[in-house]
Amino acid sequence: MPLTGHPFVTKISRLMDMNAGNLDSLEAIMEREGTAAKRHDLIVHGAEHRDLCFVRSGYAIRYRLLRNGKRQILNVILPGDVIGFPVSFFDRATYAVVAVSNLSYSVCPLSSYVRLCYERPQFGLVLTWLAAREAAICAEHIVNLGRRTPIERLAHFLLEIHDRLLEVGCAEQTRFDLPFSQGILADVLGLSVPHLNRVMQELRAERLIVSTSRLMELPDIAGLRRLAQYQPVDLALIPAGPTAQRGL
Amino acid sequence: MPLTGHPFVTKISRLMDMNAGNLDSLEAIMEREGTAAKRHDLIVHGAEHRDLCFVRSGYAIRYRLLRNGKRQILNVILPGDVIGFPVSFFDRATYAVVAVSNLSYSVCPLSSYVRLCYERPQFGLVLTWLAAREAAICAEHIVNLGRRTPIERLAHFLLEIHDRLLEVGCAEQTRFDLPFSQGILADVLGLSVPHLNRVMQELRAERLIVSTSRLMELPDIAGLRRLAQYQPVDLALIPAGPTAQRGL
DNA sequence: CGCCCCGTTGAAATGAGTCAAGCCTTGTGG
DNA sequence: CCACAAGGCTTGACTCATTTCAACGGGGCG
Repeated sequence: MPLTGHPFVTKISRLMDMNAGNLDSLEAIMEREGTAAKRHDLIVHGAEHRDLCFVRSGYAIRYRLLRNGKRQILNVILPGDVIGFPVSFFDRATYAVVAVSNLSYSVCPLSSYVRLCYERPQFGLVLTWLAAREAAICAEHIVNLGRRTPIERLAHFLLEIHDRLLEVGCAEQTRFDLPFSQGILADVLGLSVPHLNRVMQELRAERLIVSTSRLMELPDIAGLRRLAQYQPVDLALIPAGPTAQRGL
Repeated sequence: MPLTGHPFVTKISRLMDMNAGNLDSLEAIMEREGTAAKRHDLIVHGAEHRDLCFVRSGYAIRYRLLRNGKRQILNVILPGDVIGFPVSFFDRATYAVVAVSNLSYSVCPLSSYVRLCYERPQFGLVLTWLAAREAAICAEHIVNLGRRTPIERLAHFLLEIHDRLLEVGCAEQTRFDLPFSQGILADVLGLSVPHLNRVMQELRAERLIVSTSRLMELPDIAGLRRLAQYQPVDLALIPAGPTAQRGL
């Protein structure tokens, strides 16, 4: 299956020249296409995992379960994200991943990707750049959980998802598909379900969000940003290397 | 100044063969050595930054200030860490970095490192691997802030620092230098200073830590791990590439 | 010598979690 | 096609962990 239009390609096209040669090399290492149904476990905590899964469509969550039964969601996985990062870089998975909607993805073994990096170092750099982006998102979550009030947290999270979906062409200007139950949102934001519910009502009352089952609408993005102290992240470009001159 | 014994080299030696050739190439791109006094700002929020600073010795913190005056510390920077990650990959710094002890480091421009990645792709892969490690640490912080109790948070954080220092040979088996004020610890863990103080007293009362000003001793690491549900992270090795065969 | 930072303690206020119940929707199997 | 089950959403009352505010003491540094 061709990678044209794959959200991962959309994403890295901002960072490197995805010409025919590069696209072909990437396509060549893909081992197979896969799908997973809602609620299907993609990675189980403690298992070995050595594949990179490039999500075509659908949503998933990375999470950790604690002894006392509490769950913390580390990150949500959107189209264009790589499920194996950073799990595949460890001996054993340090957390779990489960699909929250039906999901489709392309798979390649980590070792193949690494081989590709030796041949075309740009792919290694792109991965580093994506990792930097990931780190920035992660940092925002830390600020969220540590020092923002619940209502700011929720606002910030919605803006983040919206921006990430826009980046891969999976959202409209003021609305997007949000198939997360309140249980999931609560576990992302470190809140209890009842409290999250009340906080959502506050946002609705302030006319900052309009939500109907799976559809989330943001009629006042500027207001939300002010509330959440949200600042969009702008990845810098990868400095040009010899590859560019060699025309690879 | 030679890089021999540099904690960053110690760290990446687990991941790649730091033979004379690789060591020399790395040394060649270093632009200068630097030092910073305690309390010196290394990166200011919103400024441009395009350098990688490889910390030789000393401690620093990455943090974010909110409108209401609250501060969240995103991560602490220890010997062997790279100050420019991920800040240098963005147009403008999304957070600030300040030294909390006297600090010494080696500097190279990001563009030089990228050039090195084109010549020797292993350096790019190492950066990706380190980013994966960073992401895992970040994920733990999220679990900490979102779902662990204050005493578990503190225990987890101390174990993390201890392990990270051990990795670069900067800690003893059961003790290490911890030059963080309670104000800093509180802002790492998302707590208020008075509460952090009481939580520390709890840990002391349980005989899980012994601390005198800057020295932190962990007499019962197994107990601490049990309390914090701490699991050490094991980075997998980078799959071998053609470079190995070419003997670079 | 005095100042400032840091650690410590106490008391009061409050935000958020827990528990519990009811309702609505969705999906499923008879 | 209907009935039931299960999951998700919403609400209320209660509890308590944590923050806030305030004050004091010690110690290092200028």
